[in-house]
Amino acid sequence: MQANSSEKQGQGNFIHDIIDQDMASGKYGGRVHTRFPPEPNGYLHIGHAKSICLNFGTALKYGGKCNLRFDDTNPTKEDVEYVESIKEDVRWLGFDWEDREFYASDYYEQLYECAIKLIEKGKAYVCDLSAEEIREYRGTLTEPGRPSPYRNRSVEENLDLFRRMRAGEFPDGSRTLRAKIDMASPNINMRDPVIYRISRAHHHRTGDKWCIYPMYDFAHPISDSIERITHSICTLEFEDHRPLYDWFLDELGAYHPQQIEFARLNLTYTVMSKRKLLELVKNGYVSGWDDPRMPTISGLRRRGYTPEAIRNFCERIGVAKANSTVDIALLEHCLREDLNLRAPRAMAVLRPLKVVIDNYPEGQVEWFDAEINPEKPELGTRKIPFAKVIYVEQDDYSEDPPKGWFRLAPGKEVRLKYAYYITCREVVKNDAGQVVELHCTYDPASRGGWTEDGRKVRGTLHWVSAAHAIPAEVRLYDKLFTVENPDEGDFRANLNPDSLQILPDALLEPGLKEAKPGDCFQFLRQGYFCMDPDSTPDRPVFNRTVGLKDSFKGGK
RNA sequence: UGGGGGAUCGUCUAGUGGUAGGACGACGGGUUCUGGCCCCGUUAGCGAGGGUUCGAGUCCUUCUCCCCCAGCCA
Repeated sequence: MQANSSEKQGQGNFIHDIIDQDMASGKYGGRVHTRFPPEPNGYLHIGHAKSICLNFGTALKYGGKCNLRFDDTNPTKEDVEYVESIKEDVRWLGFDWEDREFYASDYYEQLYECAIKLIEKGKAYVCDLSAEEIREYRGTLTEPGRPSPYRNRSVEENLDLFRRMRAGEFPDGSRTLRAKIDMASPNINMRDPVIYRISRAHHHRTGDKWCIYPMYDFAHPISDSIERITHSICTLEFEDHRPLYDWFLDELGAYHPQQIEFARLNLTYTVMSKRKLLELVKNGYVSGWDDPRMPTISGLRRRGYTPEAIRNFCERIGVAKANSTVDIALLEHCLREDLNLRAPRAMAVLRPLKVVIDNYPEGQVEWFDAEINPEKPELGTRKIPFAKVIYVEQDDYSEDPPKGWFRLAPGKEVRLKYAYYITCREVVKNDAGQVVELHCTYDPASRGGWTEDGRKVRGTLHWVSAAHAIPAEVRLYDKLFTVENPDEGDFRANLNPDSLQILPDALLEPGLKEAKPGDCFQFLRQGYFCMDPDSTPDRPVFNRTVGLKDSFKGGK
């Protein structure tokens, strides 16, 4: 499966406007080449999906290319585990980087040469200041910085020192290579930024070959340039790094892509920072990066989201420069829209209530036809067994029903989907006064679920045959946080204690025996569910992906 | 209080001097063997004040509010 440009195009956005102009002016010879540049230091989340869809989607739209490039310049935080998960997630989302899987670490030698060139031009110097001293010299937002005492070393000395930094002659953190720009710049990023640091960290790809590593601000523009990127799309916080991006490329006289910034995605009831997501995992608030409550791509996948739903969501939210927080209801809408068309229907009773149909012949079993998906009649039907003892949903019976109640209640007649009309005749309670069993009668003339007398039966219930049902565990998920913006204050205090509810005694229609982990279904009148990898042959586990919309406003 | 950005229905987003539109949400109705889907309708917005213009969300101006930046993180 591959995302393609025929997918419903939303309205344009300001980035495409810029590209249109560039195409018209021939700025890059009619070429569009983007890149998705994750740092392999965590799992991808829905916010990254926005960037992935933007970068790959833009390339697709203009018949260009999009590279996958790992921005791996900080070995202390990165790991192959993350590289693998990122590749899996991008692929799953439906995008193909073909043979263009790149790493900033592939360019370490070239980056080093660029640094040498800068030094030779007198535009970079080796600085012996400590981290704390550099901070002091940098000044503040309102006060200019002061030049480092090492700022005017000779080119020869800088060359010598930098080569010896690479050779490992100096301890970690003892020296840095800094760009020589302007310590009085109102833009703090231009106050002689560090471009190389000494760190004897083991790199997941280059091993121990290097003990100096380039900084993002230096590696990124050069990596973009090497890959002949045309439009380097990144998030808003890099806006005031752009002068630096441009400075490096100009000083190096290198091919010069243009950086364009857009607003990252925020979602209501969700935290999106890697740090917070990591904390949820590390502290056991969730079961892992792929916990179905997580906004990670792997979590959404396990929850039962589809790539199509996510892509469509990313298309609909648009791309702009204003900070915004998208209502999670829009994501859920896109999900239901997709699942409604693709999910086979099934009947499952989550909280079973036993029903005995007194006038139905003992031992008789009838197999009824049920639609696989009413949205796609061409898919045909499946068979479901009906018998004297069935289970219905506890919520579908009320002893004292509110106004407008269509479901079961004493003396009320309802339709069992695809089967018969039944009327509630008798209620059995336990010592605690709880309803444990219903006795009903059925109307043989309603076979298949309707009668010729035009009788109006508003309520239609899902059900399973007691003798044929498959026991299962169902996991109901709710929002992970109780407030729209969990980032206000301590996000851990906003965790929803009821975000996971386990239903151990659910019963499924027998056809679900064939289901495999990852398969998704619509459980009639309940929602969309997908089989979890925790399932075993004798105990299937289903995750509720998202509930159905419910417009019943039962009130007394 | 330096610099860089940003403000359009509740939310997201179009609009590039000529009737402020769409989507989600909410509300109401139709349809229905899923209180789903689908269909119809209602709701509701240009941050504020000046100015230019026949005409301003759009141009000018003053102001207000919000976000980002002082990692040897990205």
